[in-house]
Amino acid sequence: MKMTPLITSAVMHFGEMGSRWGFNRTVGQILALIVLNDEPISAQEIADALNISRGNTSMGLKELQSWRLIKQHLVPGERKEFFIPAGDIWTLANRVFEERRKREIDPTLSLLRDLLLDEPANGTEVGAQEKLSEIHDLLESITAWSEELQNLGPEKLNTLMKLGSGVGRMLDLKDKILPGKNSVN
Amino acid sequence: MKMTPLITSAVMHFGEMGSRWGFNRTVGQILALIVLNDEPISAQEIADALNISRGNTSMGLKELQSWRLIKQHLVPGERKEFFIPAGDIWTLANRVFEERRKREIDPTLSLLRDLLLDEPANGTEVGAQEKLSEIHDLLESITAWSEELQNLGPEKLNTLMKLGSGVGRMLDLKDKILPGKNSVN
DNA sequence: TTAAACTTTCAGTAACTTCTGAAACTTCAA
DNA sequence: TTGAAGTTTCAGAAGTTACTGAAAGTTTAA
Repeated sequence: MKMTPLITSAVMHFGEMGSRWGFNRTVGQILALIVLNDEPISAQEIADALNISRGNTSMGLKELQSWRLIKQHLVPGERKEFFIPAGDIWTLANRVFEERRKREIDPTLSLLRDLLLDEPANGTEVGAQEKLSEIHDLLESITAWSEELQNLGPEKLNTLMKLGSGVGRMLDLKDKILPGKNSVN
Repeated sequence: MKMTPLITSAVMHFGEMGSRWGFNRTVGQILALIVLNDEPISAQEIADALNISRGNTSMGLKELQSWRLIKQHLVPGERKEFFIPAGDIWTLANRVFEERRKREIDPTLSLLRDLLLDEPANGTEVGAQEKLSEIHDLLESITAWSEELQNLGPEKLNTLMKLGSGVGRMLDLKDKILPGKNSVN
């Protein structure tokens, strides 16, 4: 395993950012290493390249598999396991979004649903429930929307993103182009 | 300060989720309390309601102000400061997104730009740079896109979100409805 | 100009998270 | 069936982050 200066910088940076992205330092480093390597790479090579313990490496690989960001790659005739990214960059980014949605939004949505079922006990609670209901609706929209975007697939998503301010104009025209039965309200 | 069971549940939950949303437990609790209270609330009331030290409360309030999620509300004739949310739920959600983008995406974008300026030293680096460039483009799209969405404003954003799978159909038609000079490619 | 009412800062401690390395486990070839 | 080559688990050490409470700072009214 090489680790040229360029790759080292990138790997170290992904380590630092790891915790902000939802995993820890070594998990971030391992992911960067696997993504940037054209070759499949073994757990031992990862541990050596990053100078981390074999145990920590194993935990990290398990974590990345649970996020579905990497997958095993069995080399015929080799006993040990090699690892490669679970897809292209778009796929990986999608998986990160999805996983974070599960951790950051879903639990709150489910609590809010429960809280909104209770009858408000007094005036204070009426006001609070209104706020909670707004938050609930917002989170539901975000969830529905992010599922929608995933279904679009990379190419259309790219078209949409590049559309930029055109989106606003398109929305103004939507009722003209989408027949009534498809309109939302 | 009351803290009915409903409000207590919500506040505690926002505390638990706080760390996943980019701030810590008490900061999450303080935010929930301020948002759910119809009345402006003072630092001392917050400390009492949440059973946390006055010092911690002060830190938390400062943090929330740096995120632009709450603002001070001066009551005439009262010496102490009261706090209220910095806007409606949509505004608050936007601020959280924006702040997180700054922390989670911008630093990586700037590193990637630097790394892509270097000439690749060998074959390994050529491959790695291609990957880094893909990541760079993706992050730029996300950034541009999220700025775009903020400019749309809440109502249009809502229309767009509710449009659901209609988005795909609209994209198919976009060249017909947006004149050539506006098309992206 | 003083002192009362409040806010902020910060050193030290408590709580939590990550990492190591040794032991336990698994798989396979001989 | 043994043991060599590998993987996983986990208790405790190291590192990190959050919290308290006391001291310092600020503002205002008298």
